[in-house]
Amino acid sequence: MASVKRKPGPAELLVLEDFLPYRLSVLSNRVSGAIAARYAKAFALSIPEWRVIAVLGRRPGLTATEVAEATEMDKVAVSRAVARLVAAKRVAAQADARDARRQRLTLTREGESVHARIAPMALESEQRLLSALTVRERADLNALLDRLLIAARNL
Amino acid sequence: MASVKRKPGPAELLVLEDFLPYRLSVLSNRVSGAIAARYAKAFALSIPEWRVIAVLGRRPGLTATEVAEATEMDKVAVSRAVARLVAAKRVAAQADARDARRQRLTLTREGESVHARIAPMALESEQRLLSALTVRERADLNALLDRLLIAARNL
DNA sequence: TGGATTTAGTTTCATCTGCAACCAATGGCA
DNA sequence: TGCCATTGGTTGCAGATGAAACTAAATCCA
Repeated sequence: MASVKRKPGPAELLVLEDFLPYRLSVLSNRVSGAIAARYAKAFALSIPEWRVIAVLGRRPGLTATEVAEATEMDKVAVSRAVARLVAAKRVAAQADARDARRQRLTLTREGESVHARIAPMALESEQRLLSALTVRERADLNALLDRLLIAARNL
Repeated sequence: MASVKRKPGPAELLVLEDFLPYRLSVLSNRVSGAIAARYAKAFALSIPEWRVIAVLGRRPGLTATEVAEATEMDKVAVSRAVARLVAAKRVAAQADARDARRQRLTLTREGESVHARIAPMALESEQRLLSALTVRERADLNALLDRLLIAARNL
């Protein structure tokens, strides 16, 4: 009530550089950008395509819808990524016997090869980033991210 | 050497859901998406526009290039966001007296008003997200993000 | 059965994005 | 001074993106 300081107002409180959503966006862009640049050049692969390959590498036979769920991409993005990968003979699609609408997706031999070569690159980049943290801090980070991911889902 | 288990191979090691760049991307998208949805509806404002307003609110008189540095957006994005904001009479641009190429950017009264109304909304969303964490954890998170942001810059 | 509803996936369209080319003003320097 | 390189900012174009409409197949249920 007796405060003589100039009124704070909302502007004072919101500092973009300290704003968590902004910081997350910058970090994510830097990381994804750096990694994507590496394999975009080496393999002519976009981020959506790379995600599809990553998930099919571990879980062959998923349908496009399942891939969309697993990667949190929307189905249009998956549809297009799959179309490009099929055109490039990196992914094979065969209709499900029971449901002709579904396409069972698998990596071709070529797709497997891409996967086998990119995965180590990606993991190496991740390690490079994580090398800024101690083992303990990495565990803390993962725990925090788990909780933030859940909280963010309910925003 | 005597291992009988099937060979691990790179595929086994890369689990998309545990891959830090992927997790950051999902988290950032969820958070930004949720917040952007709120003010996009309320104020017809895109994320780039909102960032420009946020930074000009605290630091009036920046040039477009300076805004680009402050927001980590590229100059094309800033140029277009500023053009829209000027058209909407939310930002005023006046040529720098010393250098006719530069535009000194400031919020108009209308722009200030938008800023004053959005900032609390944004901060409230941030708080909602952070309410999943203890005060101590928030500090840890920020420290970790600081270091990751630096590490990511040198990727 | 046979329509009405739901689901899988694609296409369309309108918008967004970013690189590269560009224009204009400035600064460097011979 | 006058030319060249640099910088601030915009524009053109080509590819990416997402919502909504659409096609086709499967399921529901009277």
